[in-house]
Amino acid sequence: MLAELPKHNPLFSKSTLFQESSTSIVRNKLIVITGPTGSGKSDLALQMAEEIGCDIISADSRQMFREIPIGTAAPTPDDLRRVNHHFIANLSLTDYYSAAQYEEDVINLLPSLWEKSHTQIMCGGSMMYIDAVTRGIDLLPTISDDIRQKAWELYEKGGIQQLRLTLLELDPLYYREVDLNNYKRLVHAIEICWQAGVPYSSLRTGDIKPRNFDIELIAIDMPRETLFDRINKRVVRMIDNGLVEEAKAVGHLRHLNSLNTVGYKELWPYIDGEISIDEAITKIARNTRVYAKKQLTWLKTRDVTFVPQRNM
RNA sequence: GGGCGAAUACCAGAGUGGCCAAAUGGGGCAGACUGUAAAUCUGCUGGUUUAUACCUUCGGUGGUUCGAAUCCAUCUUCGCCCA
Repeated sequence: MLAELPKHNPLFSKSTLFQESSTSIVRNKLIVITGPTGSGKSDLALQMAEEIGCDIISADSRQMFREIPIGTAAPTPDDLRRVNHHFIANLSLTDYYSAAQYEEDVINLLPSLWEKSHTQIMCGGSMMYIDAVTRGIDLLPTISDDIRQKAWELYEKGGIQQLRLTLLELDPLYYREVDLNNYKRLVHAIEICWQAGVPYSSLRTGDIKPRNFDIELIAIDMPRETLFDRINKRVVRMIDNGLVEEAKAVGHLRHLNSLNTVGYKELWPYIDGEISIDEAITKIARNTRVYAKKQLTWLKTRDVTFVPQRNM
């Protein structure tokens, strides 16, 4: 279903796809533009969205936070004027959000977008968010604040060993599968067991949810060398654009997970006078490259079509 | 010219006779991933397609020793100190 890209994809021509598909019973389609950070997803999405006449559904877990547009390379006000975006600057750093919430929000949003165009574009590099929409996430209970806190305290007081013991008791099945060194997974599993009153493993299906629309994943093909070069340059540009000031403005929230983000976490030591700006820049660039690599790894097991980079 | 100190794998840096292919950290590479995911976690990182195995490594050379990254001599380079 991904093979015949060249002819009908607006990526390659101002095609007639839109007219064709709006005539009658054609299925709706979600084109997901993904790939590593810095590969030019956003530009491609803007062009395609303008050609198609659709919105852009952002799938970026950090561009959602309105306080940090520079470091997350969020769409500019100009971009936002060109095409209507969703899930950009819609949250505050202090808000709670999740991939499951994203799944729900997107699925609820889509019907109104289909009315405007039978092809919609999703664009972003948060792979888990993309999976949430394209494959679905198991229905799990929402964790209450006090259970969340209780689980966290379990870890803080008893360490990972305590988490292991607790999980072994609550869900021996999942205990055998999880990465016992990954405290986040352990905490989460325990939370769910407590909240649901049943073992987490009994709720895990791993099923891929059927969607009533077609999905096509595309990513921009780019030699890693080129990608890394773009990333390195982008970091410098971000600094020039005021990333340090942006970070300083939210520095008091640095303990939040939303700020456990490449581009900010490396800046705290600089802001605190512990390292030079050059060191910070080097680290940001490096961690961005590592992030890009992780995205590429994730994509290896997904059905993605790599398309050549478009000339801008 | 004289005195002292240092030279270890991609980098930094432990190791001062056998348990050393050599700690640890960084970097690099690879991977996992279903509710904060730009998060969190894992493996590999001298060579031999596998290895509880073999080979080649700890500035160079030559020694001592059953055995040396570790001891001795000497050379080279770097650093500091006295001239």
